Parts: sequence; C-alpha cells; structure tokens
Amino acid sequence: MSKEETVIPKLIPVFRQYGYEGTSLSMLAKATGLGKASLYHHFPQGKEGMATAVMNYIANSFSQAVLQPLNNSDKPDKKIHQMCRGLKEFYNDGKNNCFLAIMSFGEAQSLFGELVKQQLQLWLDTLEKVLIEAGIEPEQAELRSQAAIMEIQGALILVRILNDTAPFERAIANLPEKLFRVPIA
Amino acid sequence: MSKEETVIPKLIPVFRQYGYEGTSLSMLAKATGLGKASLYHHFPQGKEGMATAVMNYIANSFSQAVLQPLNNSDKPDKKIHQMCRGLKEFYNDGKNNCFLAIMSFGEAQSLFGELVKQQLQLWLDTLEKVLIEAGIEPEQAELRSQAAIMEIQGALILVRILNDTAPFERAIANLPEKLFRVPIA
DNA sequence: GTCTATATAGGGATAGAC
DNA sequence: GTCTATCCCTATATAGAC
Repeated sequence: MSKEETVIPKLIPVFRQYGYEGTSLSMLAKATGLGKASLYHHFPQGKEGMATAVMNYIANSFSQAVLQPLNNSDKPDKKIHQMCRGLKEFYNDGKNNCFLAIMSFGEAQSLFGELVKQQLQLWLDTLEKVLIEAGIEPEQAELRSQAAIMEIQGALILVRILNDTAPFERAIANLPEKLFRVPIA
Repeated sequence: MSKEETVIPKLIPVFRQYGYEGTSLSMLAKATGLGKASLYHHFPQGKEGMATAVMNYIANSFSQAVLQPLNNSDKPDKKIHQMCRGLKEFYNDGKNNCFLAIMSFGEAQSLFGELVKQQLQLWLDTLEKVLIEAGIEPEQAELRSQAAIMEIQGALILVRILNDTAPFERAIANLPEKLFRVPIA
C-alpha cells in the first residue's frame, strides 16, 4: 500500500461533506495531519489531483462493494440482493453523500463530469445486464435500472435534508421487488 | 415590485449552477450588471443575504407552480396532473438543479438546512393530503409522497450527469400512476 | 443607488531548509 | 517526506465620492 493510499481515505470525508469547491487545502491538511506543502508532495496537481485520487479510490470501492456482486456467477436475484447489501455499506445506510452527485455540478462538473458520467453508465449497464439475464425485456431492463438508481440518488437527498435514514432503507428494501416485478410504462 | 425583486432573478441561475460556495460576488456582480458595492446596498448581509433572498423567492415560485394546484378545489387526479405540469415548468424539464438539494450540503447546510427541511416537509405534507383525499390510506399516502419526491430528486441528478432530460420526463409522466396505483411495501 | 478604491482574510500554490 | 515561510490571487466586505 503506497503512502498516497493511506492519505486518500482521510481526504474522502472532507470532499464528501463539503463538495469540491467547499473543500479547502486547510481542511485537507487538518484532516490528514499534514501541512499543505506535504500534500503537494503527494499530489503535485494540488486540490484537483486530490479530488481525482479520491474519485478513483471511491470508484474502486464502489466496484468492489456494488458491481462485483453483479458480475459473479450467482443467480440474478441473489446478485441483486448482494448489490443491496453493498449499497447499504457503501453509502453508510444513506448517511454518505454520493460522489457522483457531488462532483457533477459547479466547477467540479467541468473537471470530473465525464468521469462521473462513465461511472454512472457503468453501473447502469451492469445492472441492466443482470435484469436481462433474469429474463426481463431489454427496454424494461434499461428503464428499471435507471429508475432504481434514480431512487437511490433521491433517497440520499431526502436522508440529507430530513436527517433520517428511513427513506434510504426503504428504497433499498424495495429495490429487488421493483427491479424484478414492477413494470415501467 | 421593489428593486431587489428585479435583481433576485438574475442571482438565481448563478446559485443554481454553482451552489452556495461555488458562487462568488464577482459572478453575482457580473450577472446583475451591478458592482459589488451596489449588491451590498441591496443586500447588507452580503452573499448570505442574497442566497436567503433567492431561497425565499424560489420558495414562492415553487408554491405558485406546484403547491397551489394541490390546494385548489379540483379532484385529486386533476390536482396531481397540474402539479406535474408545474414541476416541468419549475424545473425547466429537468435542466434546473433543485435548490433544496443544492442548499442542503456543505456550508450552506448549516445556514439553510432548517429552511430547506421545512420547505421539503411542506411539499410532502401537501402531497400527502391530496392522496388521503383520494382515498389512500394515510401510511401509504406518506410513503408514496416520499417516493415521488425521491424520484424527482433522483431524476434531476441523472439528468445532470447524463445530460439528457429523458429520465425527468419519464419520472413526471409516471408520477400520477405511481401515486394513485402502485402500493409501497 | 452606483461607483472606485481599498481593507482584510483566506484561497491555492511554491521555495527551500531540514 | 515534512516543515516554515512566503507569493500571488481572489474572496468577502467596507468607506466614501458622486
């Protein structure tokens, strides 16, 4: 494990709570216990480099927790069940903001918008394939995958505003049923 | 119409695109055509005052476009239909970010979090009453109202990331059916 | 009511000692 | 690899002329 990889986890909660523009080098220095100059030693591209490193690190965690279960050799309903478990863990029961949502507006949008879009598309495509494997029509599979991710994103916002994780927990609990059995017009 | 009320609409798109922390006085000055000092004449509380004014202005627009139809004397399904029309207009077919989502994280959360929560709760309660009026059980009415707003919020995020308004349009199109006819576990 | 000019603080970033 | 010290710039905010 390289030195950067021990620093990155300390950067994550700062960017996650305050967003790209709301995060300052001072905050990152405090969170890591390093001076600003030391941060530049590890990340010569400065704040943008740190955010990029965080994005990649998170993409990897997400892949492990959420996508990998969808790509294994279990039956579709078990894959979805495991994705749900992964989502609860990844989003800390809904208390974590989603980096895709955070990094897709303001100045961050021009810096990371394309990367964010690719990550989201990867999630959509992976989910869609599982539904098709389960015998759902391709168009329905696409619509339901989108609807599922929409609900999760919306749930995270409600949790944040209402300061109550119930909406997220319900959304996760209802996800398998909706994906497998509720048609979309 | 006071002078401030002619300035506020010019502030809105800046805060909406860049968020609270991502918006600077220079941007606001440029957007209004006024100097920074002039902005302080209209809003002695500076950036925070401008954001507050924008929040109140938007709350009013939202009330007119979305809540008012829910409070009139039409039949429930017509009320919902009119809310959907209002939502499409208010969110500019999904291209507008939601201020509730934007102002509920980072530094803005501590400044406006309570106001945002109240606004969201008002929407939830108003919607819930219409569903109850339509004969839906109170617990279902609450769950479906939450689910509906979740979908809209999630749809706005997908639109932003994918740069495609289709998810929002579908979410709105399916809203009446979901509110009136799709039970939540 | 708007401006120019300015005050003060903090931002991101770098140089160079250790 | 970490630090102190510093640079430059932009941020918010204010003073005071017009």
